[in-house]
Amino acid sequence: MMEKTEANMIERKSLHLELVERIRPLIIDSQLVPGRKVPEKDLCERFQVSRTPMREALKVLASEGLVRLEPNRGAWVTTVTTNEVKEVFPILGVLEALSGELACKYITDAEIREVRALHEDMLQSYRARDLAAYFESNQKIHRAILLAARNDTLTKSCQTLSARMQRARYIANMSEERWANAVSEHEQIIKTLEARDGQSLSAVLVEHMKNKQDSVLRWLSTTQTDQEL
Amino acid sequence: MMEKTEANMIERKSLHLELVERIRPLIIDSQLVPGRKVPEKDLCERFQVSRTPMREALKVLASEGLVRLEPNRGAWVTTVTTNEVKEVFPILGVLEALSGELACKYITDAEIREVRALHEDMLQSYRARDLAAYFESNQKIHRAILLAARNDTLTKSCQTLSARMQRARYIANMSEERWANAVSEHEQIIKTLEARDGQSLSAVLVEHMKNKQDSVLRWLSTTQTDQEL
DNA sequence: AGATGTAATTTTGAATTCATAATTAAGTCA
DNA sequence: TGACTTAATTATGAATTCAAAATTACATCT
Repeated sequence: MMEKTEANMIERKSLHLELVERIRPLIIDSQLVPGRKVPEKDLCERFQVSRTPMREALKVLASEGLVRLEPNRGAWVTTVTTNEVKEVFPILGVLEALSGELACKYITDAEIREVRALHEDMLQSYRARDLAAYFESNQKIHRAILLAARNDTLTKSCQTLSARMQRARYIANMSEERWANAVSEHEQIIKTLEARDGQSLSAVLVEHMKNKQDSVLRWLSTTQTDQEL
Repeated sequence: MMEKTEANMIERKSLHLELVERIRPLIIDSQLVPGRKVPEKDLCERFQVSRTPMREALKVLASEGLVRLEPNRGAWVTTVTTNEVKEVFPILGVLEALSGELACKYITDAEIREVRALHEDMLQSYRARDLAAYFESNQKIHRAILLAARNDTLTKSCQTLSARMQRARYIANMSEERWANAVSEHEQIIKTLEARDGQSLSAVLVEHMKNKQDSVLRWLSTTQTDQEL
């Protein structure tokens, strides 16, 4: 019997979208180096596609802010600048606040338990000082809350903006103090979520984001002198 | 003497971006009809370009949610569905709230006077029952506040989401009562802005957006039975 | 007529080609 | 040596081409 649910629909992707989804993570974890040229030819060879769909993909990535197109000079991987950080984090703050508010309304008890489990995983990683694992659980928690908000547009907006801030190197530079604080903020997040206290969760998420911004800005100031964009 | 300010920089646009910016308004004011196929060939002839840059442009417009690409079946102008309205307006609410907050911080006295002037224009149009002119002033006010927030990313995010909600027909269907209320909300907006009361402005903008959502939903329910995304 | 199958046509997706712009390399002269 | 030209090379942008898919038109059969 043929069901008509979305889950059963045959999903066919266009080549350019496939490329967008393959190249985006390369940018997010800095395999494509910020500030450097996007090696169009190499990528075409790597993925065995012609330049047409690759260039279409780059145009989409440009509209997401992950690459910058310079007319007649090609595509460049964008860098994270202090200015951009100051612009994007406050936006992410209010968007996550909204997601928290909505999540408290719509999240199921089962989902809350899942988030709690992710939280415990995260604590585990924190105690083991396993930054990569910590970061992954962290991401999953934020994503779970976002999904619980039942708003695909919100999910997409957050993820697009997050991607720009999420160049991998950052996490490797979180101070021990900031890390401890982040964990305690997450305690608040899980508590207010379990209490379904949307107001408080919003407030915690905004504060959490503000601290994250400061942490990133601190790191940026110690490493590089903004080069471009 | 050659200055290096951004204002003086020669702006060269790629063809696909030019097309994005030309086609976007066609979608926003429904010259390209929601739910119908994007006439790729016609548009190519109209703008005298080949299919390559046109198709690049459509990919970008798809990532903005203005068209939907169906593999092997081409591009379709998206329709505004109740589900989408319920998703997007709350996001716009918090984003505009943020813009109000920031605007109160950064707006200059001269800019406030400009917004006041736009507000007076808008009242003028309201009294004359000139919906088109009213709508234009209205847009300009929201845009002025957004610009005063000094956050390009925020501006872009708002405009992208607004575009999806702004199919022209809507405005033609605002009730007299809703219109009156919208005007009085705008009185509050200009007052709180002049007082630089970020908190209050935020609140008013959220409320304003909520009412706008209801108005659009009411209109949607009277006209069409949702066909498709 | 209505359903089903097949051929012709059109549209789409993506590779290829080609003109132009940018970059690099080589040459010239102070 | 180093600044400035000019030529060769490469990369980019966009038109064109071509294969595959979808749509339409037509024919056949019940």
